[in-house]
Amino acid sequence: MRVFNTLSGKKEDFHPLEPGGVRMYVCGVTVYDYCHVGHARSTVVFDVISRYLKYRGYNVVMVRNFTDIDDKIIKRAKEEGVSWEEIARRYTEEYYRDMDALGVSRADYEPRATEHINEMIEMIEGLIKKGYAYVVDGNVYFEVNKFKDYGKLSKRSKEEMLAGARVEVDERKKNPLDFALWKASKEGEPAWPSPWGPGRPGWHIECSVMSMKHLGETFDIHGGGADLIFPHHENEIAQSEAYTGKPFVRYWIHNGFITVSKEKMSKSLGNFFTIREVLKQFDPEVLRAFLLSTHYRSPVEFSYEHLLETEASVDRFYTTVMRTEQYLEHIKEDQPDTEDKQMEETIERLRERFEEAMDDDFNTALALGHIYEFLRELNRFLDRRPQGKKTVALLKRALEVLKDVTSVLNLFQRTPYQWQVSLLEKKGIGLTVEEIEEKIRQRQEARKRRDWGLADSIRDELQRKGIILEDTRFRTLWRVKLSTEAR
RNA sequence: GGCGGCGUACCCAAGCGGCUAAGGGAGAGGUCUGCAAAACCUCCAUUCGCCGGUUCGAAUCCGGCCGCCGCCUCCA
Repeated sequence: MRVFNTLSGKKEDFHPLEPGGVRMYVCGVTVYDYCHVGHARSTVVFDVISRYLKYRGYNVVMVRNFTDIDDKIIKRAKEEGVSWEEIARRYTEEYYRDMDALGVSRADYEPRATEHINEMIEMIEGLIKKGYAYVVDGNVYFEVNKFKDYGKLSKRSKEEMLAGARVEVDERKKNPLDFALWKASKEGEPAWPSPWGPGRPGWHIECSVMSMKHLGETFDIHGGGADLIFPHHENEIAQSEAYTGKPFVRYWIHNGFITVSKEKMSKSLGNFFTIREVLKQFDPEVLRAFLLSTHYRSPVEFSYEHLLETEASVDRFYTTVMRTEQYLEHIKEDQPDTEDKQMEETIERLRERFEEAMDDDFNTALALGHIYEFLRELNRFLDRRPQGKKTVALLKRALEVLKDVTSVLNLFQRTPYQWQVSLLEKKGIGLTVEEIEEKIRQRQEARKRRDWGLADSIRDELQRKGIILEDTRFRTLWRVKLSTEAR
């Protein structure tokens, strides 16, 4: 297995510290607002990475944190006139609603910063004792000049960073690059007692403390969005390695951004779409598939049109499954088997190709390509109207492998019927399943009488409402009409 | 200004020195069908931003140029 490591800047063979076990930490969100599609990408990407590692037989321990105290939360609370705890509680809940919908599974540990204040104080004291940090007016800063390797992750020297000139001015710091481990609280701000007076932790310290607590001083994978490389992850390395004297993380993995008109989607630019908004019009599976149809390190351009294209792909998957299942209901087992050597091979090759793609730095886009290609081969096989006992086993095997492989992506795990019912709602069709089926019954009557005029008018009527009918040899199926053109 | 990334067909997208440049969407024609739909078949990049170089051989490596983006400040 090959993994791109931000630290080395290249793909490396993946070997966890302990064979058979992987310990990974992923930076979660600051809970002060609804999550947007950018948050969804990071969360889904690392969800898939964790799932694939498990599929590969590793015993994975995954930690994903919540930052539940920070300036943005305090600001939001002030604006709304509620406590910061209320803001954090509310948006943690909303986070779960969105991510559950997207099929993201819970991490083994999901620690919150405020539950680890004591451990943070302990670590900060240790850093002061070792001479890596200093106290000024109730604030504690990490002294960057004391840590030789500072800049090794983001690949820049301290000099270069200072030349960048956009560094904040804070007279109390020895060096503008020094960062806060502990911030003195002002009157009325949330505060915890500490040896340096009432205050709250800086942002970076929480991840060092919580990862160390659950995963040890050195662990395998640390992930997050590429915007965390500097300064967040750089600072985590500095404080952690200064504290323990040991390497902090072996593989740093960072996902690329979601863009809108080529620009990074972000709160500050205001060009973001919340997950909530997207899910009003699209099944969560469409968003998940969309996020996985590009390699995780590449930028993804977000647009309504692209979501429609993904929707068509997901529909194609379920349509093929529906067709296969229906075919299996009517296949004749007592007839001689259809020649099927090619198909047998194709099925087994799907798994190989899937693993090959995922082994190469979690290439979900390639993996999905193989899956869609397989659908074509499966359809082609069905077009030959294969018969016999062995064919039944073969088709069942095809569905099984398909389900198995896609479960790693946590896509396509529902029934085609569930998918269609969901579309009925998302596309605002305004018909119930019962109403559609009643129309189909009426049309079947007309067709029996060879009353094509009536049959066609019923079909046209449904079509106008967004329902497409398919007359198969066995029965009439309905599907929600999809369009890849923007409405 | 410093550092990093990207530029593959109408759109999205894989590709990391060597079979005919994956796959999806759109489009054109065909098979099937009462007619449709779905599915399948055929067509749709002699070419990978541009210009040079290395090599028997490059979309893939090197150099230059053009264009776009990101990080250097909170940010997934």
